[in-house]
Formats: sequence, C-alpha cells, structure tokens
Amino acid sequence: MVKVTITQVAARAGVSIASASRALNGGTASVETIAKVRQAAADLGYVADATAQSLKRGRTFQLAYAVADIGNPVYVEMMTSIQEVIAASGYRLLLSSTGSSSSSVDVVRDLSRGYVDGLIISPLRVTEELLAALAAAPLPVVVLGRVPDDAGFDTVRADSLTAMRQVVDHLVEQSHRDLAFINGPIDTTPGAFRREGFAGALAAHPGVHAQSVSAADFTIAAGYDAALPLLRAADRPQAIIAANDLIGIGALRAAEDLGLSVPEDLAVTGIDDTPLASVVRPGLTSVDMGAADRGRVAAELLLARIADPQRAVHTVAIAPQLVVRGSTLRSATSPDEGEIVAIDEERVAG
Amino acid sequence: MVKVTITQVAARAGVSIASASRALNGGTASVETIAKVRQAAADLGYVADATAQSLKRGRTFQLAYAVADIGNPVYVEMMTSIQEVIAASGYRLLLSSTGSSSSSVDVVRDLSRGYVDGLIISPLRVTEELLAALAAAPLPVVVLGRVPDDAGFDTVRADSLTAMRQVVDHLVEQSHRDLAFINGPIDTTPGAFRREGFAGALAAHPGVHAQSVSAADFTIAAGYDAALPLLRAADRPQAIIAANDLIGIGALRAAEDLGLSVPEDLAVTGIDDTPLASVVRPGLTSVDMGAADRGRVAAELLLARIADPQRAVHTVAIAPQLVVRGSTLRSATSPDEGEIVAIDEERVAG
DNA sequence: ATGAAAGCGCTAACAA
DNA sequence: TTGTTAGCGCTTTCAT
Repeated sequence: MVKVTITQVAARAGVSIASASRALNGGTASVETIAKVRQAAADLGYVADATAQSLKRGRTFQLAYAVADIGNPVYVEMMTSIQEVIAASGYRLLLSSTGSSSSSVDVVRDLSRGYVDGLIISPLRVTEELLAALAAAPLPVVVLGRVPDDAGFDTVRADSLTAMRQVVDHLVEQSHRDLAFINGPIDTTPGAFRREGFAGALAAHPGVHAQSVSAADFTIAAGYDAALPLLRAADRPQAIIAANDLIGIGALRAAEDLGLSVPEDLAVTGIDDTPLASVVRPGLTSVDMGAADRGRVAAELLLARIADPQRAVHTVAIAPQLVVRGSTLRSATSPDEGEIVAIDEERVAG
Repeated sequence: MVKVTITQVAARAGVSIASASRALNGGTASVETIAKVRQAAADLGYVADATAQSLKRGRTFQLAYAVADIGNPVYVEMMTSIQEVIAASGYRLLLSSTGSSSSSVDVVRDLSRGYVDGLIISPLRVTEELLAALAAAPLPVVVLGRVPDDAGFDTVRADSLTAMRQVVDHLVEQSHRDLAFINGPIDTTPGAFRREGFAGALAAHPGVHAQSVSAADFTIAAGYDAALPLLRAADRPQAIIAANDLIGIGALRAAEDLGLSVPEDLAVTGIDDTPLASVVRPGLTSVDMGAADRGRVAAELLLARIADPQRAVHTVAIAPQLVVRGSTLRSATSPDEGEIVAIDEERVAG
C-alpha cells in the first residue's frame, strides 16, 4: 500500500488542497465539496499523516509514562488506567522505561525533543537533579509520588503514612507487641515515607517493641533475604510488616522455609494489594494504595493541564484501604473494596 | 523554557542553518564551525525537534506494541524485552492496547497514519479481517503468535503443541490416567492450538482418559468457575491441565475450596510459567514458553525488516520448557532454566 | 466557498 | 567548506 497524501485526494476530487483539508476537518466547505473530497479520500484510502499534522499543529497527541520498573504489577496497573483515560481523549501512550541504563534525568531531557505533549512520571527517587530537569522540561508534568510542596507540579500520591498506621494498628489489635519492619531502600521515595509512617504509627503504641531493616530492593528475593535472619534470631518478631507485597511474599517464603506457620507463628503484611496478595496462601494482608485510581487521576490532571496550562496546581492524595487476609488473621475476612477518598488541595500555580 | 530552533542556534553561531544542521549531525563542516555551533546549541539548550526530523526523514523512530490484555503478566514480560531491544537502537515504544473498546483492525488502520515505523502485534484472535488489515498496513509488521504460513509476516511463536505434549507426558509419567483439560476460549489462537496440542499429546497415550472444557477467559476467576464442576463430579479427574497459569491458579483455588489436597488428591498444571506459578503454594508446574525471548526476537526481527524491507520472511519458534513444581510432584524439583532452542525457518518473501 | 501561498522545523540537494 | 533553496504533508491565514 503506497502512501497517499492530501494532494492526491485534492486532485482526484478536483479541488485545491486547502479545500480538501477543510472538507476533511470540518472547515467551511460546501456540501458538494465535502462529498467529493470524502469520496476521493475513501477511494484512495487516505489517512492524514500524523507527523505532518503534529508539526503543523504543534501537538503530537502523545503522552509519555516514565517508570523505573515496569515489571512491578503496581506500575502495570497504573499504566493500564492511564492508557484507558488518555486513549478516550485521542492520545497515544509512550512508555519511557527509565531502566537502570539511563537516568531519569536523561529521559526527561529527551522528552524535550517534542515528541510528546506531556509526561506522567513515577520516580523511585526524587532528587534535586530530577526536580530541576522536570522543571526545565518544556511540557506539562504530573508526578506520581511525593514531591516538595513548592515544586509546582500536579501530583498524585498515595498516603504511606496512613497505610503504615493501618497495618500497625491492625497488628496491635491482633495482640502483636513485637514487630519487625522490612523496608525497601530508604533512599527511595516510598522507602523514606514508609519509614516515616512506621515511626509515626509506632508512636501511638508505646508498649510495642519494633525493629527495622531494609531489603536491598522491593522484590521477593530481597524480601526473602532480609526476612531470613530476622526469623532465625532468638528474638524473632511476632509480625513482619513489609514495605510492599513483593517483600512480604519473600517473608512468607522465608517463614515457610524455616517451618514457621503463618499466621500462627508469625503474622505478615504487605503494601499495594497487588494481585499477588490474593493469590498466595495464606492470603497476604495488604493495603490497597489505589494504583488504578492514582493512574486515572494522574492522566486526568495531565489532560486538564494541557487544556489549560494556567490552571491551579493540584495535589491529590488517594486514601489507602486495609485489606485483611489470612496472613494476619486465623479466620480471614475479605472486606469489601473500600471507597476512595480523595483529598484535593488546590493552590495557585507558582 | 521556551522552544529553541535550529534557526536561533545558527544565528547565534553566525552561520547558516544548513551549516548548523551539518555541524550537529556530523556532516561536512569545519572544526571551527562545529565548535561554534556546538557552543551555541549548548548555550541555548537546543534539542532538535523530533517531529520535524520525522517529517523530513520519513521515519519516526517509534514502534508500536499492540496487545489485547496488558494485564496478563506474559504480555508485560514481552513488552519489557521489546522495550529493551528497541531502546538500544534508539526507538521509542508506543503501547497500543487493543482493549475491548476498539477492534484490533481499527488499531491497525490507525497505525497507517504514520506515527510509527513498525508494529509488533500479539493478537488474541487471528481473523481474516485482521490479516487483511495487517497486509494492507503500509508498515513492517511482526506477529507474535500463529498465522497462516502464506501470510507473509515475520512471526515469532510459542510451540503450544510441544508444550501440551510436555505436560501430558509428565502427568502420565506420574501415573495419572484420568485427565481434564481446561482450555481458554477456543476461538482464540492460543485456545485453538492448545486444544490441538492436547489432542495430539493424548494420541500418544491410548490408555489415558480425558475430558475437555473451556473457561470463559484466560483468568483466575474463569479457571475457578470451570474447575469447580469438574472437581465436584463423581468422575473427578486425577489431574487438571490448564491452558495457562491463571486458569491453573483458579483450579488450585477451586480444589482448595473443596478440601482437595494438591498434589495428593489432584495434580494441576499451568502454561506460561509466569511469576505467579512460583509464588503460589504448591508451586504450579508450568511450561516456560519463553515470553521474554519471544519479545526480544520479535523486536530484532522488526528492526531487521526496517533496515532491509526486502529480506526473507522469518518464522521463529521458541522451544517450550517444562518446569516441574509441587502441584504435580510430592517432592518438587526445580530444574534449571532450560536453554532456548530456536528453530529458524527461512523462506523467500512472497 | 474557494484557491494561492506561507510556514511548522528540519535535512539534503545543489551551487558557489 | 558553506549558503541558498526546495520540500517533507499538512493547516491556516489572506485574498478573491
């Protein structure tokens, strides 16, 4: 199939290319012209070249989603809902994996080449350098995660502090008084906030003893490696609080290998409520951080900002929802999916 | 940050825009000019506009991956390796989710608008209509999955026939003589070939009794629903062969709810060897269909075809590898990751 | 309502 | 080696 341009359509319809363009795009044109052009376009199988349109209109109708580890189910879930929202508005989704190879700063710089109209980014680490690159980027940016309040970006974030409080409260309610927190790397945004959340939650329960370690990564393998020494120690904790589901599953495996029963000998919790949490046995008590909603809201914020670059900066927090399963409760109950409570703070754009 | 064009760079360097372009792209230019232009570009923070380059060069350096259900871990795995391969060659990845909303035919038609240089598609159903649309598309296409031999596309496929033979042989070896196959929808490509594979595998074992049912979908829930009546029946099978891991996990859950022990009362197998298979307990015996390799090879084929549109059509089959786990074996062993055997058939392009 | 022509930002002939 | 110019395919003034 050979490339057919608007010039050929115009020629076949016997009109100028300007008229052809107007006829196809709903400009001023007589019904007669419209009919002729439509017919010619159909005959030739014409479809307008997206690149030429982009150059002329100054918009690509492409948006990028930048994420470090697309292997993590949480990010897949976000990506899926982002895709749904933007496709409905005629946008295409470009995946910018900021894998180990290139730094996210490079990715942001590359985005300045104008092939996308906006960016949604889930940074694992929010560095000054990244913030500077984002601020310098000549396109709308929505950050999925925590940034300083004065950064000036539309932001959607989970609420790690509340999430940690929910799991700690739940475990204390189950009479656990000796907790261990397996965090991910603390130089990451989730790591930092989950650590802060754990400390805060603990403060509300003076009688509770707790220790904290960091897994090398937010993965099953790293969770396993971190859990093993904890569970072998003489002062084995009664409950393990993992910074995410993958680490939590690693802890479940470690307990299994040591012959410990969950939840009888040990309670375990995760965070994210990924599909994995409901698939393992016992089911992993976790906190639904609203990944799908976060993705959806991020996409909506980006589209709104593109439509109106001057609008006020929005920060949306998605409320977490504890989901109790067998890993913390002998008679596991699965509460209904809780409704999402969104706190929408508006501030005037800097 | 305001948009800076090559014209401004040229002006600042005191040369023509042609010289600026040449200096930046490695054309003929004096060292002096190159230095001046580089400096000017750096001062201004110039980055070449990708859209204008695309229009001029006739290449976008974007490739699309079209897939129906990105929620399935198999497709995520493929996407990840595709992304890795093409990013190394300077290409960007566009995700074309052919969700329930739009038919894959519409997606292919949209791709003709010229915003990508090529397409990798994982069609769930290979219809005449789809093949016609793909053939008509004015861009290189690689199909992940089975297509008629004369379709003329570069193709990477798994080998469902061998995979089914591997699980059936394995179960028969374990002395199971009464099997049940839970397929996915048989009007899908995987469904059709796994059915064929099961029939073929069965033919090699005359004494074995078997029944087949179809789940409504390749999901855990559908697998559960399909397994329940099978396991409740008087002639309950000794082993369930699921068409993929998700269905297999649904079967595990059904067995659990009916108080059946796996593998003592019932053996279960999956296909795809997704991360889920090694996370459930007992571990799900499955077949590694080489998703990552299929994605990688597909990307390589596409890049090769873009580089040389006249090259011979390639069909690559990735050899499956049985991975035995606890769901079929009392003393589960985890064999090493098997090497990939690729059968590369070459035919002259039609 | 229509056509001629400019121009989005860039690269590549072609001349000089 | 460098500058001038055409043109990728399209949309959009500006005349008519």
